[in-house]
Amino acid sequence: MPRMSQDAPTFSPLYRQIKALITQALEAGEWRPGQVIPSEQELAVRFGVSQGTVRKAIDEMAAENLLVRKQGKGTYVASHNDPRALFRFLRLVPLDGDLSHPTSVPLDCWRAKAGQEASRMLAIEPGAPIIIVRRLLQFALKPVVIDEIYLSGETFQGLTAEVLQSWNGSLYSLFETRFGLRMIRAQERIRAVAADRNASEALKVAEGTPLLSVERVTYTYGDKPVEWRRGLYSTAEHFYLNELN
Amino acid sequence: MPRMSQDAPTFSPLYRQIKALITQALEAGEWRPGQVIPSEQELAVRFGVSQGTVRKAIDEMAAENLLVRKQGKGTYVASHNDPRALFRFLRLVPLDGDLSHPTSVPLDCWRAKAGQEASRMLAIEPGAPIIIVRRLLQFALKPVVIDEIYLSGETFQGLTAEVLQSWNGSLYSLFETRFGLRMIRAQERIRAVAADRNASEALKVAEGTPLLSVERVTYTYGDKPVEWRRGLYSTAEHFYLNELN
DNA sequence: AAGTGGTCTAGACCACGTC
DNA sequence: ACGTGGTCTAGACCACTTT
Repeated sequence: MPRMSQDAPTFSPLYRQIKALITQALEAGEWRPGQVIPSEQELAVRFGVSQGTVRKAIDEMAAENLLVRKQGKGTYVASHNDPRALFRFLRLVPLDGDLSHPTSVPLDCWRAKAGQEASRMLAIEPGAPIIIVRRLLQFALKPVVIDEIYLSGETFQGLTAEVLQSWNGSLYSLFETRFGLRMIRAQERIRAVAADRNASEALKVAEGTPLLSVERVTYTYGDKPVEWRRGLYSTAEHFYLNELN
Repeated sequence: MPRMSQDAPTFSPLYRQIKALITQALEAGEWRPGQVIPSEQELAVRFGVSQGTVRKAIDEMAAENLLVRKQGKGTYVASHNDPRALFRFLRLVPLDGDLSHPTSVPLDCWRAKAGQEASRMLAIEPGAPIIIVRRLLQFALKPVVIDEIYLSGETFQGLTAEVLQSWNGSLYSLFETRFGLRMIRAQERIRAVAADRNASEALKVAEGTPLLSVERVTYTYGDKPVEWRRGLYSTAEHFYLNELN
C-alpha cells in the first residue's frame, strides 16, 4: 500500500492520484472510446492499491461522463458514438414533445487565420491556421440552428467539406473517430439577438426575429479548448432546456 | 444488519432507504436549514446500519445540494441564506467580469385565480388562489431582469407587498425562512422574444429589442412544483452562462 | 460456473476544527 | 484531547452478464 505524497501542502488523496493515472491512460489512447477498460481488480493490482480505492476513482470519472459503468459487463470509455451522448451538449427541445433526431447539414468549410477572438477562445497564436465550418441543424427537415464553428487547423488537419458531407453522425463523434479528440465538457454563453440577413435566410425567418445566440467553448482533457462555435437558434418551435440542481 | 426488502422487483439498496429516511426527517423539519445534522456515527446507530452506509446516503444528498459537509465540523442542512447559494439558480453574468450582487426590487404583488397555464405548472386546481409578484432585478443599479412570479396562494399565505419590501435577501431565502419551503431544483425553458411595451419600459430598452425569455418551474421535496416564473433578461451587458458536463 | 460491477461491513488512520 | 468528516483497506456477499 503505497502512501505516495500525502503530506505536502498540495495534498491529494490516493484515489485522486489513481484518477489522474487512469485519465492519463485514457488520454494516451490506451483504451479507445466504446471499449472496456480493465476490471477494478486488475487496475487495483496494477496501481498497487485496494479495489475500493480504484472504485472511488472510477466513481468520480463516471460522474464526469468520462467512463460508463455496466454492471456485470465492465467499465467502458464514454463515446460520442453512443446515441445517448447526443443530447448531452444539445439542450434544444421541440415545444411539442416530438423527439425526432436532428440532422446536421454542412453548408461550408474553409480555412483562415485566427483573429483576436478565435485565438483567445482556442488558446492558439493569433494568425495560426483555423478551420471554419458553417452548418445547419434540422429537426424534422425544418431549419432550427445555424452554427459557425471554429477549429484549430493544427489539430484538425484533413478536415474538409467532403469529410463532413460523408459523415453520418454527430460532429463530436466525427472528431472522436477521425481525429481522436474527445469532447469532455463545454461552456455556453447565451444572449438574445436579432436575426441578420444571413441568419434569416438560413433559418427561414423574418429579418430581425429574436434568436438565441449560443456561444460554446468545448474542452478536451486537461481543460484544453478545442472548439469555439456560435449558434443562432430559432425558438419559434423549440426551446433551450436547462436543469438547475 | 437489517437486510430490509432486498429481493423484490423494486429493489433498492440500503443506503437509498437511509437516504429516504434522512430526506423525510429533513422534510418534517427535524433539522432546519443552516443547522448541523447528527454525526454519521449517530445516524448509523439510529438507523441500525454501518457508518459507511450512512456515509454513502449523505454523499448522494450532498451531491444534490441538500446537505453540505464540512470536515471537522459536521454535516449541515443546505440553506438559501448561504450567500453561495445565490448563483445556484441565477445563471446571469456581466459581460465584463464585474461580480456585484444583484438587487431585487419588488414592483407589485397581487392575488388572482389560477388559469390554465398556472394550474398546470403549479399542479393546483384551476381557479385556486394564486399570488403574482412582479419584480425587477438590478445589477449595479441597472435593470437587467423583469420577473413575473406565480405562487400557490395556499402555501404562501401572508405574502404581501410589505413582506417583500422589508426583506433583505433573495426570494428563496424568504420562502425558506418565512414559509419553510426549500427550493431543491428547477427547470428552465429559454427562448428569444422581442421586448413588448411593458418590458421595454422596465428594462429601459427599445421596444422590439431581443430579450431572453426564461420560464422556470421550481420544485421542493418530492418533485412538488411550488413556483412558476417567467423572466425577461436584457442581454445587452449580461449573458446566461451554462456549464455542460 | 466464472467474472464484472454494486453493496455492506468493520476497523484503522488522516485532516480539520474546537475546546 | 476529542469529535467530525475524509481516506484506505480487506473481506463478504449480492446482482447482472456471459460462457
